[in-house]
Amino acid sequence: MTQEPYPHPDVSEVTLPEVLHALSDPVRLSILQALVPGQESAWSGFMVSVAPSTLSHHMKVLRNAGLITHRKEGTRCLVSLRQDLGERFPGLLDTVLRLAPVA
Amino acid sequence: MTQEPYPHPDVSEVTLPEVLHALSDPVRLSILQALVPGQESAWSGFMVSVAPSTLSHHMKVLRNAGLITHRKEGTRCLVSLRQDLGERFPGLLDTVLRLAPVA
DNA sequence: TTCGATGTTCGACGAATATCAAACAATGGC
DNA sequence: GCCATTGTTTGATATTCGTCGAACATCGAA
Repeated sequence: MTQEPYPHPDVSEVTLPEVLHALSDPVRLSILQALVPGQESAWSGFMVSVAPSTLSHHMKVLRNAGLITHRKEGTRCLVSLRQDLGERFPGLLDTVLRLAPVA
Repeated sequence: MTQEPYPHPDVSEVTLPEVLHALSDPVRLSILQALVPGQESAWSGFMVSVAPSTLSHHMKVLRNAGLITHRKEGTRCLVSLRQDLGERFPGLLDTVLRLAPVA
C-alpha cells in the first residue's frame, strides 16, 4: 500500500463546538499560527515542545475539526489551513488567529 | 451576610484558550444565545435541560471566562453578556454567536 | 418564624483529554 | 537490502470535564 490519505471530514459534518474545542488548546493554537494561509508547511517549523506522538495527536484533532489538510509526502507530512472551513464558519478562524497571542 | 457578589475576573486576565474552551460546550453556547446584548436575563428563559447544579457550574465557567456578568437579586440570578470582553477580544463573541446554530 | 423558591457547594462517577515512552510502519538514501 | 528519518499507534497515566443528586444557604412571602 502506498500512502493512504488521512480521513478528512466534510465541512458540513463539522460542528461549531467541535471547532471551538479544537481551537481551545494552546498547542493547537500555536500550530495554526505557524501555518501560512494557502501554503503547505512541514512540522519542522512548528516550534512546539511536545513529544512527536503528542503532536500527531493534535494533528488528528485539527484534521477532524476540519481546520487543516494533512498530506503525506515521502516521509514527512505537509499541513495547510483548510480554506473551505471558512465557507461553513465565515470569519471564525480569521478572528481567532487575529486574536491569538503572538507568543 | 447579605449577598456577596460573584468573583468576576478582569478581562485582562482572561486568555484566548480559556474563552474558546468556555465557548466550546453546546449547553454554554445555548445559554449565551439566549442572552440579549445589553439586557439582563433570568435563568428561566434558558430552556436548557440540565440539572440546576450543572447549570450553576456552567455559569461559573462563563463567568470565569469573562463572558457574562452574574448578579444576584433576591432569590434569583440575573445574567448578562459582558461588553468589555469585546475590548480584549474584538469580534470574537459576535462571530461565534453569529455562527451558532439556531437550534 | 416557618416555608417555598432559587441557586450554590460538595462528593461522586464515567468519559474525554493531554501527555509521554515504546513499539511499529512507511519512505528514501546508502 | 539495510538503515536512518519521520510519523503513527498503542498502552499508560494523571488531569480535567460534564453531569447528577443530596445537602446547604439565602431570600421573600405567608
